[in-house]
Amino acid sequence: MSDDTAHPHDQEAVDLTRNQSLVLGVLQQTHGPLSAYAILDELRDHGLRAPLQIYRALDKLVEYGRVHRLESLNAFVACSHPGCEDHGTIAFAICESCRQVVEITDHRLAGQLQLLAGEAGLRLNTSVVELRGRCAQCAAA
Amino acid sequence: MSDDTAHPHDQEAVDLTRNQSLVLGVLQQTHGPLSAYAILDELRDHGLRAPLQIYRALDKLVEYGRVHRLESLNAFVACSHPGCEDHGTIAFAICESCRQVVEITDHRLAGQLQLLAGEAGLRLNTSVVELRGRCAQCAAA
DNA sequence: CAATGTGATGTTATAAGATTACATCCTATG
DNA sequence: CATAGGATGTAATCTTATAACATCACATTG
Ligand SMILES: [Zn+2]
Ligand SMILES: [Zn+2]
Ligand SMILES: [Zn+2]
Ligand SMILES: [Zn+2]
Repeated sequence: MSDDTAHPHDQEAVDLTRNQSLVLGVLQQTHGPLSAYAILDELRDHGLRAPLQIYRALDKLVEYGRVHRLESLNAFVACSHPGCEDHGTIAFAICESCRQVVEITDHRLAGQLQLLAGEAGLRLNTSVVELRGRCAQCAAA
Repeated sequence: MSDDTAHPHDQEAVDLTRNQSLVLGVLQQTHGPLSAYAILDELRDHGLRAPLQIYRALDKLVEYGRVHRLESLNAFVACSHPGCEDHGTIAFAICESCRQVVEITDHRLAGQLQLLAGEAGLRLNTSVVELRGRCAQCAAA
């Protein structure tokens, strides 16, 4: 491969396409979970019109580890520590009142889940851990 | 209340309505997760026609602890240990190949999740733990 | 350059999951 | 009987996600 084509974001893991950048940008600016359709609404000005354009971008972003899907919300959030490869096991703390989301990685939890999966006869692939409750601010109010 | 109307399932915690019994019956016979619409298809012969009839029954069954919702599948399973009140924290082991589901309760996990929630500033309400992978049978095949 | 392959995109339609709104029915209980 | 609450039936609608198909951009190769 010749090196005459510049790669402006080479320090990042993967070059994103235009649509992927737009979708990630919206999620990063929002600081919270958004549904695919909510993302679409934010991007109509930029020419995106169909849900599939959003879902395709989200699929790739999730694959690259830049975005996570929250199963219990049918929504997506930007990863809190981009560039971090250590996404073996992630948990999310979700405030049901203000929708704030905190991303957690914990190696003891990872081990615990591996153990439980093994006891259940499951060869673990991925795990979904979503903690739901009220954040400190909302609990105080 | 007069006792002229027999209640054949009085030993169970809560009397179920007709629709609730039908929905629970389908889930128990299936030995696996079903979507609300799949349940509906099984119950058209019994006169149920609208999704809402299923969702209302499911809401109550989940409230009573007789059924659990699997967030990552948008589906529902009958509880593996009916009558057990100890449903503080449940995890599910889900085979992505054959859709077999194993229900797990583990007090160490419960403590771990409480701890993580606290560290994230979350007053925990409910937790979603769904382990995804391949079961022993599918891994062998 | 032409031919070709691959991945991203655009567009429409449709499937799948869930809820809102409103009318009705049943059954205590006074 | 009157009536209030819970359960039900029905239609319409909303949200979330995917299928199918045509096209475009770009790199490889002959
Ligand atoms: Zn992350
Ligand atoms: Zn909050
Ligand atoms: Zn259970
Ligand atoms: Zn299996």
